[in-house]
Amino acid sequence: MTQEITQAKFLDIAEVARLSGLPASTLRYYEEKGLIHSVGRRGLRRLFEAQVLQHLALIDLGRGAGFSLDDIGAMLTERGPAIDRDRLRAKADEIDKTIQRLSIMRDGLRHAADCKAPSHLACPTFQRLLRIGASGRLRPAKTHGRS
Amino acid sequence: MTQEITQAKFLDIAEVARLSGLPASTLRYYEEKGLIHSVGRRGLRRLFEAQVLQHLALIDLGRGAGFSLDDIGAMLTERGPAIDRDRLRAKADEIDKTIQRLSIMRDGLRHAADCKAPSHLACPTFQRLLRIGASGRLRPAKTHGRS
DNA sequence: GCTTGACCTCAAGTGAACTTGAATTTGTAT
DNA sequence: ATACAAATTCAAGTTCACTTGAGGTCAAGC
Repeated sequence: MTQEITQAKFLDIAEVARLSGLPASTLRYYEEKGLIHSVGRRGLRRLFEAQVLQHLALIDLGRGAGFSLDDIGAMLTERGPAIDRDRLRAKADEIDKTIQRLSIMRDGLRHAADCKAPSHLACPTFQRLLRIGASGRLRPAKTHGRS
Repeated sequence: MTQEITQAKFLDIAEVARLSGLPASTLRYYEEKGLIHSVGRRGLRRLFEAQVLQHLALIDLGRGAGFSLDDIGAMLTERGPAIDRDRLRAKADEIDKTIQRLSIMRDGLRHAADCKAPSHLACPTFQRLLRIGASGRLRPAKTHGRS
């Protein structure tokens, strides 16, 4: 009763795929990019620590927030000289701006859904929202969407 | 004093580019995709109504909110049987969810910037944020990022 | 009337983030 | 021992949102 479960505490790629909802190809891709790490193999199959699921949750969160995989990689690296705390704070500030833009967008859409004006663009309320949202600079800094 | 300014109220592509900060190539691309419309030509040059600037501001807002150009096109189309108000409301709800995710991300980053734990993943506060953010479904519906 | 510069079209290229396919390897079940 | 399902690698393909380049055209200035 000692050796049949030699590495039972590790998850193989299929389990990680099932638990995370991500296709195995994506997991391999993430590993190749250095975003996650496998701890060994059983035959050909990669084995992961259970921790990888939290790692993936974090990646997913970051993606949902509009970060590139490279950005995310930079943020969750636990090695390197030191985690760049200023960078993290700057990212947080960026997200704050995005949230404000999103709020405007959401309000604009909700208004548009009820507005009687023939075209959204013709609606003064919508235009006001627009003006607030994009006041001045249309392309100030490349938000955080793309590199 | 009547004909020298025949179409003076229209903007040519260079002016739109200058005023919006977008390269002309992008404006042509947007027109090709049906997101904006030119109203004619002066020689080869496209002419736009001044309104196009608000249109572009709206597109920029939508892009910043993570919508695809196709999504945006669907939202700001003023033609078709009728504007799909339910679709707009659904989009607004989606944005609300995204805002919540972003807020978690932002808080997580701010925390990480100050946290003393050796690895962010080892930090219990961060893990709790993670759990809230990705509770259950990692890839429930494909947020609004891609089609 | 001829040059020039900014715009035109159309095709192809780019980078990010994956996905797909072919050929191969391997643990498990029979 | 053999078959089988599932994972592996590696290269190439896909989508999105543009950009770049080649070759052509036109309004305006000299």
